[in-house]
Amino acid sequence: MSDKRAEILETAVRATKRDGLRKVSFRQLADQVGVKSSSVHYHFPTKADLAESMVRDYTDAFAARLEDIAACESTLPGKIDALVQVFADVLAADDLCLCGMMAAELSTLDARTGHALRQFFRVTEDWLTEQIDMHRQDLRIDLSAKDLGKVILAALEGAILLDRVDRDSERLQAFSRMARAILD
Amino acid sequence: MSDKRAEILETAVRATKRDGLRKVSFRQLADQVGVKSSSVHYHFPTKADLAESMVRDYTDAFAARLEDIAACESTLPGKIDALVQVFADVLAADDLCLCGMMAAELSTLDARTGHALRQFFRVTEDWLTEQIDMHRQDLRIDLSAKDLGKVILAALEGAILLDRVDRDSERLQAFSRMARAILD
DNA sequence: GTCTATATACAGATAGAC
DNA sequence: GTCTATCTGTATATAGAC
Repeated sequence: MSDKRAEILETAVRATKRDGLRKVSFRQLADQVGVKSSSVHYHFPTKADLAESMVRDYTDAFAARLEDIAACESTLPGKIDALVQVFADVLAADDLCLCGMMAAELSTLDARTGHALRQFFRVTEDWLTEQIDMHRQDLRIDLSAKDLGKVILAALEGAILLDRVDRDSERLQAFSRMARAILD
Repeated sequence: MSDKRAEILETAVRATKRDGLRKVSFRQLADQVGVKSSSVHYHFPTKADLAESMVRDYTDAFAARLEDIAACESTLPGKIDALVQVFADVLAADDLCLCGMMAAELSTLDARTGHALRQFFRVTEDWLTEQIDMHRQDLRIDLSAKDLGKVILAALEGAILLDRVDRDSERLQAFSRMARAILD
């Protein structure tokens, strides 16, 4: 992968996390990386190509971060706290999770990007389910690891979405306290 | 308020719940209600005017529905279930909550619409806090009513966002089971 | 790989007739 | 209140030179 291609991809992800894919244009990307829009089309023929590459790239990077967390943190509350911190960092930059943002834009996405999006959520939920199952005995609530994993990701995506409107992190913090009340 | 104005508003809300405000155009709205785009501009001079009216209208209707639920359901699990059903109905139509959708589009909203958006979330969270406080003794978890209200709304907004991508309601259902496990 | 130039479509918004 | 007509800006995408 050429340097320019990677630079365009990185720029597109950053812009989409803040403004959404619909507001990101080939012209704007071209200006930001210092080329013409036709050169962006050389690397990503259509916007659908760009969108799919963004989601796949983001998913790989996110999965790597999840593995880091699993390796560094030994307790379930520690792992959840670390995940909350990932979302808190995105929120502090006034951004959303790329895939949460694109989920809102679902009706304008092509089938391949939609599939890549589903994969992101599946991978993240599978990681959560695995971590929860590993610490089953610590749960203070009668709920399957799968259900709990789904609710945790939904709550985090919703919390960052709503918190950004308030330019605060009250909901992420409330989630953090709830997690501590349930897990430990 | 004239009939046409109300019809435009209703049409705009329906389209925005599915596609987002950015994809909704004055031309498209005009076609759908059978007038020309300049006539839509007569009722809503700018897109910001339209957006703010949509959020206020939606908030009023939603608040009325919350009051209905409070009046009809006597138990906290019953109230939460009824709220989940509201979101499930929106999801079944392949839509999102209007304000969840517009929260994703925050960076393209004017200040007044942003304020109206904050009001929607505040009103809904306040209702939840009130209902939870009313049934404090039923809680199986050590968490403030305010925190729990915030997490519940975040989880519902996130669940509908992610579930729509999968054309399923797995996360809303998982939330429902979690609520039952916590609330009794 | 990047450029100039362009085709085509659609966006928000407004002037002025009726 | 609604219309016709139009201004201005921007979008995705492509052809063909270098």
